[in-house]
Amino acid sequence: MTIGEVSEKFQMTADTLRYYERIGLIPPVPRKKNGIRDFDEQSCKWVAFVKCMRSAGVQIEALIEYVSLMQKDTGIERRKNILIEQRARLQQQAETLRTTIERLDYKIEHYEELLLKKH
Amino acid sequence: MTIGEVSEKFQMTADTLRYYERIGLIPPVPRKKNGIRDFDEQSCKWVAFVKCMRSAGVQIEALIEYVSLMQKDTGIERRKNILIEQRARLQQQAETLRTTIERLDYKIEHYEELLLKKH
DNA sequence: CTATCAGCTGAAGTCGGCTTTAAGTCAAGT
DNA sequence: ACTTGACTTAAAGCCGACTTCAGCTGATAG
Repeated sequence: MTIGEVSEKFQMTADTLRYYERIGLIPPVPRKKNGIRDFDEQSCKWVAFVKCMRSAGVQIEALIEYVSLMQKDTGIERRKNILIEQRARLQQQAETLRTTIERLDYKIEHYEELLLKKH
Repeated sequence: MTIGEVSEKFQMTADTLRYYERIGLIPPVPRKKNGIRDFDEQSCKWVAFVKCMRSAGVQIEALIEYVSLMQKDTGIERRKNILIEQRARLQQQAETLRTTIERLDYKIEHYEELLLKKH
């Protein structure tokens, strides 16, 4: 797949994909002889993974470390720990969201009553 | 309460509190004769509210608008809509978090198996 | 009396995460 | 031949949300 197709598929610009590869957020993408990126299954999976993680707010730094360990095919323990660490962060964030949404619910309800009475 | 006490209480710097007031993220804080901020119940509630919203990622812009409507004691309908809008954004984010955490769970499990076999 | 905390404005600095620009080259498809 | 879309690096630009600084004054506590 060309970078254009991948960018279409995942709804992100080609620039972003190149940027991700450049900073090591995804491993180097295989190329055709002419140097043009030829995303295979593997690369697409990485893109999907990174997109998912980033959308949830996982830090780029952590992902870069993870990806680099994957390439060196080393640090399984460390890799697992990175994932656990990030999961904990996301769980914390989910909890924060939960309480905030509750708070909003409460306030919205209040406005609903207010608007009913007004009439 | 002085700004120092409030900053202590909510674990945010005095600078940030002043910044919040300056940009209208919290309504003007009452002052003593000498001009020193004297946070009352009301002001503290605002701080708590904004802190909560911000920690969940509600945009400053939306909060500023909300706060300004509160002060003018107007736009109840609009106020409610702001809250509903932001709630929807947070719910979307919560959903994103949920799927990402699931994905991490899956990967972590995989590492666990791997580490077991290794031994 | 001095240290500490408070106040002010306004601007500059920082950081993360892109996004764009410059200034090209290269190759496949019509 | 021409268009399209790919490629390169390095640097600059942008945005949001703080954070800090500069350069003061003024009040309170020990």
